[in-house]
Amino acid sequence: MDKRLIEAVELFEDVMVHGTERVLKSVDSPIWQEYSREQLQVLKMISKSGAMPAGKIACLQGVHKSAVSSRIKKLEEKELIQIIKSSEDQRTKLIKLTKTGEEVVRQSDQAVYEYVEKLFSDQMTDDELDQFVSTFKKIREILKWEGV
Amino acid sequence: MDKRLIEAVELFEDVMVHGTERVLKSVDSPIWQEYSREQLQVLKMISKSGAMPAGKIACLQGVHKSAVSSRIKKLEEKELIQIIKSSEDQRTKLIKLTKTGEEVVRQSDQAVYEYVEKLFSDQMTDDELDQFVSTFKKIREILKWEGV
DNA sequence: GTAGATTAGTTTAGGGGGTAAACTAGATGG
DNA sequence: CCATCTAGTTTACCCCCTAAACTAATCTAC
Repeated sequence: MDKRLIEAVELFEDVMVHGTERVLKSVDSPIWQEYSREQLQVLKMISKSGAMPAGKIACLQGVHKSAVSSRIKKLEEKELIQIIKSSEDQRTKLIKLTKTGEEVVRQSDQAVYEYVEKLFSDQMTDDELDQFVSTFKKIREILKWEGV
Repeated sequence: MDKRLIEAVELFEDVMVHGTERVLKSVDSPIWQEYSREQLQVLKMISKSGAMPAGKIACLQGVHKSAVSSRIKKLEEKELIQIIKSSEDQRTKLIKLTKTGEEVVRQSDQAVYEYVEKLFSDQMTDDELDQFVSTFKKIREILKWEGV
């Protein structure tokens, strides 16, 4: 049992499992108060990859289709998305961002950027930032889930 | 606007915000099916720091006291914790692990260890592991919440 | 000492997240 | 044409969370 590995596991657990929750609570943009993380994630995915059916969202978020069903209903009520019946297959519903939805994504990105920038730029040296980038790239690769 | 910083923010968001969820779903120990993350976190905290009052748990978890109130009720029903009235202050309830609770913590730790080990040891070189440890130490320090 | 304020924890209402299973309605294919 | 498959919805039930109202114990200050 590698001693460094034990340390790594503990760090992983601390930072990833427990730390992330605290971070998310600290991002205090009005956007993050108003919409849930999962809702913003849906918007972000669509913004990145374009309109997609509900089933694909469920798959990407890794949750049951019924969870997505209620989620998109809420997002539609908030007028952040628009549901379009596919012309090929009448069963599938293509989820598209509205103008408002696009704006929300922009604001959310902005909030995250400002938060992390504040966190990092004061407290990280140039070298540490380089190391951060290469380590996190590696982790993303290891976890290899397709880009949200 | 530092280009590397933008990359760092994106990585941070991908890995921390969205990646953690996926990781947690992949840890498929029966323990993680049976008890929620928050419940296990309570057990872990007590196991690390010893018996503590409900209020302190709420504070450490960063949630409302009412959330903890219902949580410890569930944990008591499952016989993982034991609630002891403090002798000094009749209002406070000291939360202590039972033998079963200790065992659950042990098993949860084991599950996480095995999962992360499997993830890392195959896919990380020695140098990368070193870099991981130093980067994550830095992040933990920056986020500086006291050790769960 | 006793009244008022504070503190620890509970309860309830309401809203987020999730699943599984039953269901509707289109698509497909023997 | 009818059985089967598939996309999405609904329902019942679980966990998470908060805010606000509540109980009960402890302080504090007159």
